[in-house]
Amino acid sequence: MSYSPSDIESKWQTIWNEKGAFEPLDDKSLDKKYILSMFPFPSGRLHMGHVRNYAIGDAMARYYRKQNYNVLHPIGWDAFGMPAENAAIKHGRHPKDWTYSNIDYMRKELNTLGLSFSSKREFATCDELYTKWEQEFIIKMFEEQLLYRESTTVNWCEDCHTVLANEQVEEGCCWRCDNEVELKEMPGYYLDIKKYADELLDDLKLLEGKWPSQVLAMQSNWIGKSQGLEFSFKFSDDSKAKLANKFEGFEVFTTRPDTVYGVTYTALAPEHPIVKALIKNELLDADIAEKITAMGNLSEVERAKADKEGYDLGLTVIHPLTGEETPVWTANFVLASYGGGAVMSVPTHDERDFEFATKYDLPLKYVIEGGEEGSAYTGEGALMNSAVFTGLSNVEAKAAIINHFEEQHLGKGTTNYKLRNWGISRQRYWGAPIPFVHCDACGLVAEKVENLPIALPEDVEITGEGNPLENHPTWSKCACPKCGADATRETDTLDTFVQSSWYQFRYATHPDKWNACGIDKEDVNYWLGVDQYIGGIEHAILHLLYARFFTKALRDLGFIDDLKEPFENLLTQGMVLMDGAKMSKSKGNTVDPDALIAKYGADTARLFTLFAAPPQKELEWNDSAVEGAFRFLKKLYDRKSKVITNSMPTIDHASLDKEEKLARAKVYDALKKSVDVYEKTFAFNTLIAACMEALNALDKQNNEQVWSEGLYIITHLLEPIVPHVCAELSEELFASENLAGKIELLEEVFVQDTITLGVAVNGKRRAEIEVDAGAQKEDIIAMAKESIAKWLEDVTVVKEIVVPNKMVNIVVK
RNA sequence: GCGGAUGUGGUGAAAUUGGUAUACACGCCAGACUUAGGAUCUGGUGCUUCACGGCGUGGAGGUUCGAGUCCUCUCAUCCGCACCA
Repeated sequence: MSYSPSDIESKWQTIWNEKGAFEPLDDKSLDKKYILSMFPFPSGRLHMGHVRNYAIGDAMARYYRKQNYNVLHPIGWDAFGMPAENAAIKHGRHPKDWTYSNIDYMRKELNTLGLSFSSKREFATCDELYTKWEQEFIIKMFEEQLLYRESTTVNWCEDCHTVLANEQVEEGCCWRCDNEVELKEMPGYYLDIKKYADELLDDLKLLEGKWPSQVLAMQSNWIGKSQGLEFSFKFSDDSKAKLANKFEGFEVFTTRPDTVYGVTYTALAPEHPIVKALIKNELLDADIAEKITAMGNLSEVERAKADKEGYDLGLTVIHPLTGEETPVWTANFVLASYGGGAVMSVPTHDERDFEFATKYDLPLKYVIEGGEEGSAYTGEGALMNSAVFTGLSNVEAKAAIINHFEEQHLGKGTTNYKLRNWGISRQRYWGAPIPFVHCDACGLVAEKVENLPIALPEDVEITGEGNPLENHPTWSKCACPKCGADATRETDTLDTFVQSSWYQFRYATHPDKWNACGIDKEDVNYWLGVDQYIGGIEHAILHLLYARFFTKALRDLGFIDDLKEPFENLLTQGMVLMDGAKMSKSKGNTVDPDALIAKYGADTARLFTLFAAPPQKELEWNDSAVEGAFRFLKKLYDRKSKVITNSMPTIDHASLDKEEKLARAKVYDALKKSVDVYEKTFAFNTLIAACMEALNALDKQNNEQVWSEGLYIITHLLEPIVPHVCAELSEELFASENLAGKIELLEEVFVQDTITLGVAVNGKRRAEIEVDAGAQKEDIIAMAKESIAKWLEDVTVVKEIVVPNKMVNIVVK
């Protein structure tokens, strides 16, 4: 019978499902592997990116299962989020209904791929049982002051009608819909991720060599730690009076305390309270006040693009060291959200300050040697014009000046981070409700844990206008958990990244315990860290930083025991491209996995995605190459007619002819390679190539035993990649015996009678010789010389190098 | 600007880590079987030259008997961050 993937695949999928073949065992004494591919958003259909992601993870899971590891390989659904609501607006379907029916469809799609997921551990993050425990964590975080509510300027996406975290703003636009983000002042809930900034940064070291260096670098830059000096400028008496004695001065942060003697002005962000006070009390010209307000209202992108702009505020401050009076400006490039929104300006040693000072004709004072007049010098050098510090190298001066500030109680050495706290409020319906209550008497009160989950109301109308939770007639009305008075429920819901920050612990928790607890410590102790995490590079910052933070926070809250990092090893898979561009519906360059499977079968889809490129690289789609993958499987299946024994034969290697020996060597080459590929490099493309070579070599001989052994090993090696066809062949030919445990490597097959050596003259390959395996060096050299006689005329041989089993190099003059 | 990568045939990509560059596959060319084939099989295929040969891993140097691999410089492309004081 010829290769019929649809028959084979449905047969095996049924067998696996009936057996529950992929459930992890409860025995914690077993060696374990936790293989996790990032869970999908249930958008409705799988795309090729999913196929690739899950083919990679499945190959690893099946490999380790075969090595007798206890393998946890779960799948679930990242099920909250905006698309469900958009679908509701567009098609009038309830988000819950839409989400769960998408999940049902996609679960079937995953099943047709033959992925070895544990089905008992599957959940959707919109399950109320998941929400329940998440709300408990949120309340605990509030109690431990890790979560707070605050009104600040936030990123607002008008299209999505919601607030975005800083990480979710890409080039000033919404990460999801690409709409330009506006700034808006509103209250919201924040997680104090900055409390963990140092730990998040330091622990990146633990991941070196295990995570892609690019991801580590991105996280490190995002945290953006910098050390410097914080000190305050006091207003002159005149200025203080002008501000009605409401302000003494303001704090600045600098990483260049060594240039403090070069300060010729200071600059405040347009949103700085002092600037606001000046405007409010009409202490600035009306037109200037208007321009400053306009500067402050620009979005971050617009501001980044704008030329430097600023205005003299008519105030002066006293330099803490020199006593000089310097002017205070406001400038559009000073960020309100960093370092207190105020800077000391040293135009001679900072490019930005220089540009600004040049534009507004502000004075320059050089304090570090080495620069040229008329430009900013940011390099190293000795200090000048810096009182007692003159002459010190600027590197030494940094410490000395910080020291001086501290001794005089004028300021202190301090650390700043670019990282900002994580805003988790979303003004949406389809999310986990934030479990707090607003009470007139008690203020903000956490819901009682026994009342959890605070579930979403189902009788809502999704129109896209406003927040359905707010519009609901009764849902937000409740009793204050503390005093019992009438109170109002919070209508914001949690950012969906909260759900994906702890799902790795939920999978690890035995499903029998899911009602009793959110996370089971012992289960987590056994299964975590995730031995291999696989997902897209697009989550390099957002998800991976949040999940790392959550791990540390849950540990400190006592929900898990000491665990530093959730994801021990990370593989970031490349994108799937078509004609050099990312596959997307809008470009119309997608390949539908269902159609692909219908035409060629899941094994071909899996084989192609793993063969065409190493997993870390981008994968260029190629229909002909898919055809090629199919041809290989067909050929493999067809060769079952060559097998006569029904188990691993014992072969007398010495009695074989050359082609038979070569075939065996190729088969065992592939076996040898497989360990490295499955455990270290994940270069499945090279393992598949090695199996193709082995099959090609088998085709060149006709020894039945060699054929049996060859297919025994090849189907063993390829089973994690193309499980259905290998299961079928293994069952038919070897009673599936070759799919359990390891196959021993036989070194004898690598021993050859004769060896082909390249012969080079001065490193340049000129000929090839075949020598006996045990040939003496002198004989080899003699043969080599003979083979290249024509290059040896009229020259002197100065050196003869024999590289065992490889080549001979004759050096001549 | 800062940070991280990547440059190898017509294409996707290999190279046991300093030892015969281009494995494997796609494509292409030729042939076989065919009434026919976008099916299957066999052979060929880095560039250049009639040939001997010459040249070849982005480019230029260097180390070495020997470099895709190590070192220095340089160019190009991709990704991330981006006025963070």
